Amino acid sequence: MSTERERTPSPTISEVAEAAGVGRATVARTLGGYGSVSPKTRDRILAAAKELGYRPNSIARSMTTGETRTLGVVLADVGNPFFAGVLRGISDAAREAGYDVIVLSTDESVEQEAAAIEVLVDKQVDGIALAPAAGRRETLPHLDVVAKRGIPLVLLDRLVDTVAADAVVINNREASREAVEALIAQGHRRIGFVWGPVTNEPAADADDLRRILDHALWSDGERLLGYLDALERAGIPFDTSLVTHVLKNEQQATRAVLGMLALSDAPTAIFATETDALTGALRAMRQRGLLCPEDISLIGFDDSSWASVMTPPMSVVAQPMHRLGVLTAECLLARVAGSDAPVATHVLEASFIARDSVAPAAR
Amino acid sequence: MSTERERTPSPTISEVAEAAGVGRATVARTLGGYGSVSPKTRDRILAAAKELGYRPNSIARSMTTGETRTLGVVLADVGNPFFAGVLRGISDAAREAGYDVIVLSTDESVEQEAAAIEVLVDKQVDGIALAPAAGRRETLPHLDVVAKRGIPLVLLDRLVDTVAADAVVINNREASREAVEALIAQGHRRIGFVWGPVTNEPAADADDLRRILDHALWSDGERLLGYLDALERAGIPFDTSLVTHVLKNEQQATRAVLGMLALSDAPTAIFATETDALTGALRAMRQRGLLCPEDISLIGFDDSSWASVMTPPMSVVAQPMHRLGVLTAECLLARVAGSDAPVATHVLEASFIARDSVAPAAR
DNA sequence: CTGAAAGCGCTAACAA
DNA sequence: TTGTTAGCGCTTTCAG
Repeated sequence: MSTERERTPSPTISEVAEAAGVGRATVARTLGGYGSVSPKTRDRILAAAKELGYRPNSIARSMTTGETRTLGVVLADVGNPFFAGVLRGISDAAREAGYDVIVLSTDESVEQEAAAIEVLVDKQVDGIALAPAAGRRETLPHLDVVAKRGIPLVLLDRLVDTVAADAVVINNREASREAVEALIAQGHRRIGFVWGPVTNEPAADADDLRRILDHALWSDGERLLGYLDALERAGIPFDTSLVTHVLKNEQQATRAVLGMLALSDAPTAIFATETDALTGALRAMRQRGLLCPEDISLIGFDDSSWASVMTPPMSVVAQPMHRLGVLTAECLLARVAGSDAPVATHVLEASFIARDSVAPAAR
Repeated sequence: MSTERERTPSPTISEVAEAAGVGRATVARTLGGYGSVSPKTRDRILAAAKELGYRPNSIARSMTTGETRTLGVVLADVGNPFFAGVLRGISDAAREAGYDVIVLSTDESVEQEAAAIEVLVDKQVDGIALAPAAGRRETLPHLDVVAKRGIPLVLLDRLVDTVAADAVVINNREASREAVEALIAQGHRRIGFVWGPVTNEPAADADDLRRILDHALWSDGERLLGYLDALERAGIPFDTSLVTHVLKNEQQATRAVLGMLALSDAPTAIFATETDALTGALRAMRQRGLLCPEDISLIGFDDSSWASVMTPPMSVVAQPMHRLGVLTAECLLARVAGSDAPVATHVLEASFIARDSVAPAAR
């Protein structure tokens, strides 16, 4: 933990200027591609720069220009396939425009989100894409700095209506409704929902649940609303015992589904709104020796190559993850470039992919 | 694309100094936590700083200190679950130490890798973690700059022996050998391998193949070596037609496995060294109406919750992705902190998880 | 078309 | 213990 690494420092603009026998400013103009320089000196400078292996010092540049050509991305978990896919999209679009990306994970914690934002503001990123941590839909005070500093912000995947910023989201509610309707169309009336809001006191009825969801900030909340919509349209009574209320990890999902399965009036179908919820349900069914779709029909969220090679292939609501990322970045970059278009919410469509995990309900 | 955003500029150290009625340096010392300051003025400065909402300008700091507290990570694809998992590990360890992470994907292209490295060097990251693009094991000239500039470098997942840098890898060869031996133990002698090297002229024999692999830089290459080892130990002749030689995407894997299945002496088991290879194999089997493990035994690479809820649950070689990332970051951060320990290669163990996708070979 | 010079906000060496 | 000062490398007026 001690000795110095030898660092051959990168040549500076002054050295290039000296080598080319001109002033610093002329070099800056040439290399920066602005102002005008006579072809002769231009060539001389270019030659000298190449000779010395000159590379502009981006930090010094940022210092004077105030821009870092870096975007910040804050999301729940980079390791999660959904966010990883979105990040890839953001990253691709950013790179295209000559920007790089700093990523921070929050694990759905508001504290970590605040810390992440602070880091990004301090690092002076040119723009921030934020997938807000799940939780209550209250003002996010840590975003005040972002606004005050005039840093462009785009909300990703989750909408916070108290924040006046562009947003890019999925039509979670409608897509979920469609999925549940596909179940209902096959005669299912007892449909389990994984995952509902984490709570000790499950909602008493649909209206109560709607009230809870109204204050939540949360993709699954929208999906639950879609579920409720489908039920309502079909005139199917809402049963609170068919909605999970536990911490969101696969084990809990398994346990919750096991609980539903033990009900005297057990569900004949399950709608799982995340991959973990689906695999948890599958695990529970396996434990009880139940088959899909013979015993229970299943619909999941987020497509993957696994879903389509399962036995049976799983019907899912597929989100355009990459596209979501690309659009987010484009939106953000437009603001960074100075766009003053009115704040807008872009809604991308998730698509229901029907495969073989849904069968008619047994009478 | 025009009007200015109002940016309330962050207060500078001078403003704090003025507000507190002291010199700039005193403020710097107080806020920077070095040198010594009298408790009195210290409090006054802290109060003023808080009052003004002072935040140090990290760019200006980097300008003088030469460090950015940022790490660069270059990998094939952030959207890939394996790399996403590794990135999460790197990110966690980096954050712990007060560092942030810039990620760049290369899609296994050497050109993109070179471009990524250039970007990171220009951005003056304090260290770089690189999962080299698959390809020929030749010197990577774009790494010269990194060495010349004395930027710490850690190789990740793939070993390049021409580069003198720390490395963190998996025991691919041994883990694969074990997996294949598990197949052999069940009486399998015709074992398909997905994925081998992309080539038009498949190797004539095992030695030829070894020679090819010797020049390749590629995790699957090590895995293929492990396969060869297992075959050799068991005295099973190597058959080139059981190794795929196509582009690495799921469709190609499907096609290649379809080809193997059409062989008069078709494989009774398949070892798939990536998730895409496994799902491709499953898809091919499904198309031919073949069942796992009754007709074909299967072993995949990389665990996921999907693998364990499949019918049947898939046996896999599981890599400690998160740990791999953490160790990489720790290793890199130690160098950044100035460690001059001898260059080392850390080998993490992948573990074989036996589930139900392997059955005894039919006689 | 070109050069000189100021200054971005901070750190660090030196004086007081 | 404090303040003064000199840069870090670049961009950007402003003269020439």
